Amino acid sequence: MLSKLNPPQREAAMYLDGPCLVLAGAGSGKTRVITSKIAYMVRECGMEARNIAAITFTNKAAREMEERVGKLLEGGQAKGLTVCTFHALGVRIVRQEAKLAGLKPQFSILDSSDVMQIVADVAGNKDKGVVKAVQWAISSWKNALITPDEAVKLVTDESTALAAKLYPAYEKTLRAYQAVDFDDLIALPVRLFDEHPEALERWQNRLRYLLIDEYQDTNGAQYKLLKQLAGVRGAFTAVGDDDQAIYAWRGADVKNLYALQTDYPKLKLIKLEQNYRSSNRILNAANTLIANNDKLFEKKLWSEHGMGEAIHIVAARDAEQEAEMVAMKISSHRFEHRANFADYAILYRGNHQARLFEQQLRNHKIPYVISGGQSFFDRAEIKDITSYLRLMLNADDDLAFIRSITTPRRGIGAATLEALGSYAGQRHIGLFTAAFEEGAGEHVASRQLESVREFCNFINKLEYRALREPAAQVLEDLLRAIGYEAHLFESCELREAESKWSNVRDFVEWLGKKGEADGKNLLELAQTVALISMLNKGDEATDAVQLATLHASKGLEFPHVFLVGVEEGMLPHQSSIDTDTIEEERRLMYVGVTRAQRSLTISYCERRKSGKEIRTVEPSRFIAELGDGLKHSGGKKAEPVSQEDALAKLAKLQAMFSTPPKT
DNA sequence: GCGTGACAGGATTCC
DNA sequence: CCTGTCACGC
Repeated sequence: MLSKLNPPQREAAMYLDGPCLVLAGAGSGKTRVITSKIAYMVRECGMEARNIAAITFTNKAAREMEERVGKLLEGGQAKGLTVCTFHALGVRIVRQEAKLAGLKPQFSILDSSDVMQIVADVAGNKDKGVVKAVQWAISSWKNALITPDEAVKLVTDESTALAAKLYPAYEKTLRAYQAVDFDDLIALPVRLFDEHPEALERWQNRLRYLLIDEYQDTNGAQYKLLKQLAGVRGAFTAVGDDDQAIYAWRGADVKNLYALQTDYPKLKLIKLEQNYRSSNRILNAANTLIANNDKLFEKKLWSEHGMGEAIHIVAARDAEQEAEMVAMKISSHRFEHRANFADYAILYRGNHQARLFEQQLRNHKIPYVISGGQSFFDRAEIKDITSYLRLMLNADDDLAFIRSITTPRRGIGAATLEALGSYAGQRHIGLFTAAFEEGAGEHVASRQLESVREFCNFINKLEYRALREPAAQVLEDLLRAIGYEAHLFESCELREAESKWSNVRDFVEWLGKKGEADGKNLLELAQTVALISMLNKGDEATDAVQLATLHASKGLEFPHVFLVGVEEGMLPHQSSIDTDTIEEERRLMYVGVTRAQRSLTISYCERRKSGKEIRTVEPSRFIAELGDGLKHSGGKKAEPVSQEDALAKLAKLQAMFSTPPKT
């Protein structure tokens, strides 16, 4: 179990005498260390799996880790092991301790669009810029565990002043809805543990050893939660890489990495610098690039692999040509090297960049999948369905009420809801409750009120059945009753509707199976749905080029990587240039570069559309920072990349390989 | 007055 | 892809 580890990895896996920080460079086998350590604790040290928790930042990472631990442990050994995201752990704590947190156990979890809506409501202002600024300020305060009272003292400018003024009203609204936002999932447990030591003790007893992945991405609240749970013994291992800290914008603070040393003077520091992923050419470029950042921990990646291929830098005329070129390069490279489509990844800064590449890949008949991006549960069609579940579970959830009563349309619109809302507001009750009160008739026209009540009765009946009948059956009936399939096909293009409907089918099937497996009814399932991942039914089974944002690519690796749109203004992003946060952008570039195993192609456009005008853009400063060992091509002078030439070359190659490449 | 669908234009990054 | 605006029908 430990024999496959190198000396520092083994040391990290076996060290249990106190708090431990593993500085794990990209591709240095950190997941292997965490999973081996869990196996070591269970198999060699007699610890019970149920007393160990491994915390990750993404569901994907949690799933992967669970899978890999499963392989190292036998039969029932892994039973009760906690492998989840910080937020999922938070949900568990708040749900179990709901009473202490002043919530009912069926509280709703709001996503960012719900939150924006509430902020807009309490602000009485729909201006997106204002709403975003307020939401951001409140979120940062929550991430730093700052209460509304304290926030007032921290006002720095107009926008934070407004945020501080609205913060109490925002919190009040959440409580009225019996709802929490994402930040609450961390902040509430922390406050709860502060105020109720006996609850903290319960959880310390349950989770006696913690392993934290991607520690550089923790925010203040998460770090505090870790400190609380780990207690004075400091029973934890944190694994992280300060060079891959790319989430400062959502409250993460690399300083938490350094703070460990002062907060735990006995902290054991272990560095993993041997890379098992990339060629030395790629590692050298990555090292050279990241040396431009100020750092506290020095780290230099090396590997036993050879130098490998040169890194290609390619200039494209514009974004269309860039996408076309990448598609062609993948096509021909795949023939030449008899590789799989899945060996290629296209990485970019922003989601919207994917579109052109999708188009071109389709043109070239290259299969692709977009990983990351929106989570399954953020998709409109899934949110439509879950809003019904949320409402059944929690009649105070006005946002779920509004979404479900208006999707599909049933003749109730903004005006009716506003009228009902103003009455509910006066009475300090939820919309659902308000609809059944006599007084509502004074605000809402009787015809509209009738349809609102009809809707509420429908929900009540459904809830009654949801408690008694199998989940899948109730869901099927719900979909039929609201005519959701027809709604999709009426409101979307055929292809889009088909894909959405198939997502809904997947969702129903998954929930039904889960209900049977866990013996839970629909409402019990709905409670956990918001944070569970059901992705990856078979994405590894299909051979397809991977498209991902740089953020979503963290933790992944690919034989051949195309890093696209590497221009000033894109990477580094313009807003980061404006706010002087270039270092994080450089780390983003670093993450991209270190995803590559064998070949790396970096491309940029010479011109890019922005609005109506076409502007000339500069290649990113980061390209120059990669050092030498780069091979420039493309552009006007070097190597013509006309479509005809490339297609001719491709045709020739295809003729040479009369047999299709192995898959 | 209210509810709905069509269309264009602008887009950081995500639990 | 999501939002804001506009025109249309009840």
